[in-house]
Amino acid sequence: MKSKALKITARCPIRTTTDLLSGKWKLLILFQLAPQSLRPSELKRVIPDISEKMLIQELKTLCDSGMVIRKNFGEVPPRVEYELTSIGRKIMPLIAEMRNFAIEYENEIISNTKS
Amino acid sequence: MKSKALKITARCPIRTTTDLLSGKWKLLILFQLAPQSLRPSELKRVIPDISEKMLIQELKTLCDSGMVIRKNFGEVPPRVEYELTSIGRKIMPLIAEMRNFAIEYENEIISNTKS
DNA sequence: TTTCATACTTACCAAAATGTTAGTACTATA
DNA sequence: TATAGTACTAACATTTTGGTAAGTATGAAA
Repeated sequence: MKSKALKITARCPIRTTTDLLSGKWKLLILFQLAPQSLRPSELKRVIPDISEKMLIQELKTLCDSGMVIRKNFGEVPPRVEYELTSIGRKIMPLIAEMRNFAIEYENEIISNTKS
Repeated sequence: MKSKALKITARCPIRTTTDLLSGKWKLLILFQLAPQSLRPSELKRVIPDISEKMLIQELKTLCDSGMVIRKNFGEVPPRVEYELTSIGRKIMPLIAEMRNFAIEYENEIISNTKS
């Protein structure tokens, strides 16, 4: 039991990814942006329980980490759109796995409840 | 833009999974338990920066959610072991995806830094 | 007999995450 | 002229999370 190589200390991929996606909202936002770019007001509509502050705050950190781009149309009243970048699009397999796991988990729970 | 079916409100797979795995430590613990069952003291050794309280607390919630089993050997001084359940083992593809994403993300960052 | 190790529990505290409310500037619409 | 919509920002409050430090019971080793 001296698995030195497996020791988790500083930079490990699990932490890199959780740092990028942590919090209540980032994955939901990314998921909504996958099929098409959306304006903040449209995102608010499809994620009704997010507060405006959190929406904009999380969009900003997603921009900062390179997952999303903000497109400003320079119009008035203001019009902007948020769009996934190429790396942003690369969390989709991860989301697919999360969905997959959720389904397996719920099946397991149901079959345990029955017995 | 009336994607009613995609609206995220109550129970959605992304939330199911993040709820189960949320927090700083759960994924790291599950990852360490994948190759073999471990005693708390061994887990502490491979995840040095976790506090004892968090380790035990998270092990308990992982047990409660059915991801992990606690085996008590009934010895004194106390000896217990934590082991993944069958659903617990099913987060491994998810962790693999996280690792995969982390690598792609870091590559992207490097290539953007160079240009 | 003091110390160590085990697997915990408890009380308390600090920091981080999230939420609430109000306000900005501008225009279009009622 | 009042109201609503847009994309924000800022101040503040609350909730959640994580960390520290101490204590418990037991027996074995020094």
